[in-house]
Amino acid sequence: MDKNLKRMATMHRMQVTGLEIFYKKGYYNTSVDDILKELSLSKGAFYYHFQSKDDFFVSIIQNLIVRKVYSLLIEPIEGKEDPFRAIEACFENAMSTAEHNELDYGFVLSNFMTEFNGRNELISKYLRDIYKVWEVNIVTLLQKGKTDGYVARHVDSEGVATFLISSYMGVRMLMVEGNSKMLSYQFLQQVKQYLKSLEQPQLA
Amino acid sequence: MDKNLKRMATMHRMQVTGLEIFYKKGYYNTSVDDILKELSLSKGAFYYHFQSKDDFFVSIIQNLIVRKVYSLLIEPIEGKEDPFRAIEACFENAMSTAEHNELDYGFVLSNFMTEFNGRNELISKYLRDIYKVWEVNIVTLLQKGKTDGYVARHVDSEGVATFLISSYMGVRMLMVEGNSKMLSYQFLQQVKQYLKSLEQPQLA
DNA sequence: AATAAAACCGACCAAGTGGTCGGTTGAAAA
DNA sequence: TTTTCAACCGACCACTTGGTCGGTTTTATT
Repeated sequence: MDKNLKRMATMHRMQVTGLEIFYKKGYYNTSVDDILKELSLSKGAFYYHFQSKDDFFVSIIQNLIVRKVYSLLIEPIEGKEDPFRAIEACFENAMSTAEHNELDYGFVLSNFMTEFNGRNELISKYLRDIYKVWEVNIVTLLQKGKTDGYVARHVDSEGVATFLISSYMGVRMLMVEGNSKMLSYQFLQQVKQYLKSLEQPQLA
Repeated sequence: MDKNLKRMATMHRMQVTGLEIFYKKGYYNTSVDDILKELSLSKGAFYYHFQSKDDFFVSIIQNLIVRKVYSLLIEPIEGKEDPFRAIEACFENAMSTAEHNELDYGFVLSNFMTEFNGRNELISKYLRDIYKVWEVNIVTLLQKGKTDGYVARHVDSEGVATFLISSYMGVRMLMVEGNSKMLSYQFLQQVKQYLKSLEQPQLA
C-alpha cells in the first residue's frame, strides 16, 4: 500500500514534468533524457515504470489531459441553464488561465492533435475522443437551450459547436506568438457577437 | 543561363517535395534523407544547393508558402466591393481545395507556426509575418466596407479579422482528423451566420 | 539482522541524425 | 579535343535517439 503510493508519486512526477516539456518542445522533439534530466532520474527508473515513450504519453493523456479537459471545459457548462452565458463564462475562464501562461488543456489538446496526426494513430484516437466528448457536451447544452427558449430554433447545434471549438483552438494557436491579452479580448468579444446572433428573440 | 535554369529546377523540385513531406510528417520528424530518398538525390546535392536544413525551410517559405498564401487567401479578397461576400467566397474556395487533399496553405501556415513556436525564432518570425499580412488585408477590407456601407459602424475590424483567421485555422486543424466534408460545410454556414450579424442594416 | 522485492542507476547498443568532403560526371566553352 | 566547373555522389563523422540489462540501493517484512 505504502509502496504503491511511492510508485504513484514517482509516476505522477514524471507525467507532470513530461507533459510540461512535451508541450513546450513537442513530443518528437523531446527526448526521454530531457525529461529525466529535469527530474534527476535515470533511464532505468523511466523504463521501470513505463514500457515505452509512447506508452508514457498515453498515460499522460489518461491521467492529466482527460481530467483537465473535463474539469476546465466540460463540467463548467454541463447542465447550465443559459447556454450562451455558460459558454462565455467558460471561455473567459479558459482564456484567462491561458494568458497567465498556465497550461491550457484545450490548446494542449489541439497542439498534440496536430503533432500526432498521421504519425501515431493510437494517440491520435485518444486525443480525438476527448475532443469529441467536448463537442457532444456543447451540442447537448445547445439542444437543451432550444427547448428552454434560449437558442433560436433554426440553429444548427453541431455546426455551432464545431465553430466554437475551431475558433477557440485557432485563437489559442495565435496566442502562442505573443500579444495574447489583445487576442484574448478580441476573441471573447467576437464570440459574444456571434452567440448573440443565435439567441431566441425574447418575447417581452 | 541554361545552367541557372537547371539549378533552379532542381532546387524547386527539392522545395516542393520537401514541403510535402515536412507537412505530412512534421519538420523535426523528417530527415533530410527522407526527402532525398523520395527525389533519388544525394546528400551532396542537397548541401550543394542549401546551407542547412533550416536554410532549406526558409527558402520553402519564401518560394512556396508566401506566394501561395498570397494567391489563395490575400489577392482574392483585395479591393473587392462587398467584404462579406468576398470573404465567404475566398473561404469556400480554400475549404474546397482543402477537402480535396491538396495543400491548403492557410493551414500549412498554422501547422508550422505551431511546430516552430519556441523552437526556431527566425522561422517563427517569417511565418508570423505572413499571417500578419493576411490579417492586415482583412482589416483593410472591412474598414473600406464600413465607408461603403456594407459593414456596421460598431464592428471591431481587428477583432473580426482575428476571429475569422482563428476559426479558419481551427477548423482546418479538426479537418485533418477526417470528416472534412461535414466540418467544411458547418464552418462555412457558421461563418455566414456570423458575418451576417456584422452587416450594416440596409435602408430600404 | 536477514531477506526479498521494489525502485532506481547508468553504461551500453543499434539505428538514426545533420552535416562534411574528396571524388566523379557530363555538358558547355576554349 | 581538351579544359573547366557546376551539379551531383556517397562514404564518413560526431552526436543523439529510444530502449536494454546487469547490477546497486531503499524499503517494508519477518
